[in-house]
Amino acid sequence: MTKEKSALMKNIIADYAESYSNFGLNPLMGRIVALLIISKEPKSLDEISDLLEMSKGPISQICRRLKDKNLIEKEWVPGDRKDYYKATDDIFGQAYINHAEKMRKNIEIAGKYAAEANENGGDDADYIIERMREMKAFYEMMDEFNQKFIENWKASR
Amino acid sequence: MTKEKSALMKNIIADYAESYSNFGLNPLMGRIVALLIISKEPKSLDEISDLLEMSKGPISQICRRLKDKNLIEKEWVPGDRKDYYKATDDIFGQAYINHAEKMRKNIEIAGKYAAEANENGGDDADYIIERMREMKAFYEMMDEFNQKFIENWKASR
DNA sequence: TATTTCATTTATAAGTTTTTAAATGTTTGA
DNA sequence: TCAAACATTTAAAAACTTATAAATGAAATA
Repeated sequence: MTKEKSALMKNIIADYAESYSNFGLNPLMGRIVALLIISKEPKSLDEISDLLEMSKGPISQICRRLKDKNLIEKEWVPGDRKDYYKATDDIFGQAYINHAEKMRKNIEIAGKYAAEANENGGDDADYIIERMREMKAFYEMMDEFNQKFIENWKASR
Repeated sequence: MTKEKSALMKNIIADYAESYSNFGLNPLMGRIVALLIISKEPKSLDEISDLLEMSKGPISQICRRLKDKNLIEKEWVPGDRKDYYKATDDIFGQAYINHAEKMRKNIEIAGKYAAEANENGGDDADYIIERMREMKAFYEMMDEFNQKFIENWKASR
């Protein structure tokens, strides 16, 4: 019983899949997120499976991961045992919070290697220290901006 | 004639590979970028191939792509026919410029579908229009911040 | 022009990720 | 407790990405 998707929906879903893939995420994540963003009513795994025309296994897994990332959430429907999913209220902001977290890792990485190169003191240690400090400064400034942006976005809604 | 890499170099290279992969880029890009960031002197394809212990084919291809993205550049060495590559001066800033460009695409996507849903006018068109406008607003604000950040970073160097 | 020294392309192989389909768990209600 | 209605896991297949090694192409020099 395959439900129809409009050409519009199909295209949005395809573009999200590509975009998610471009940012290093599973394209199925993008498809599910797109479907739920443009759906007024929450959708069950079976409905998602039906609309995306693929088996339920990976949809179940990816939905759990999306829930862990706070991009989607379950909605309880009284008298129904199925799980119904919908996009979280500020899904765009949340997606960026997750992304900012990934970027923040670079601060740690740079700091770690600046320190290691400092202790180690090999041939080119001085140059490596300098570059790692530059990297650290960059991502620290980046992180400040990210926090500011997230704050502003939340305020603007 | 395999050249030695210090444990420090190895670890930096491995972390960059992982980080690039996490952001949806080829991990070899990360390895080459890391190597050139921490190298004072420009490196030929043969040297990169030697240091990364892999064949030259993909290194040639990825170096071209990195050059197209303005992350690395060729340096001419008089009396030598080889291509020597080094990281561009503001490689971190440039990497972010590229990244911001990827994000900017989402403005177009959202705008396109908001318009399409508007013309189309299917059942759930109103809801889709609303969500696409929200998406557009988000990425427009994002882009403003990105531009401001890039400006600030350049000014701070 | 022929040879050498490079970079680049290509066919193939290896590795990784994603998907399917089927089996297994788990919860609810009769 | 049993059956029904779900979600989840798993093994195998398919699709995709990355790497190798060899061939090709291009440019410089003798």
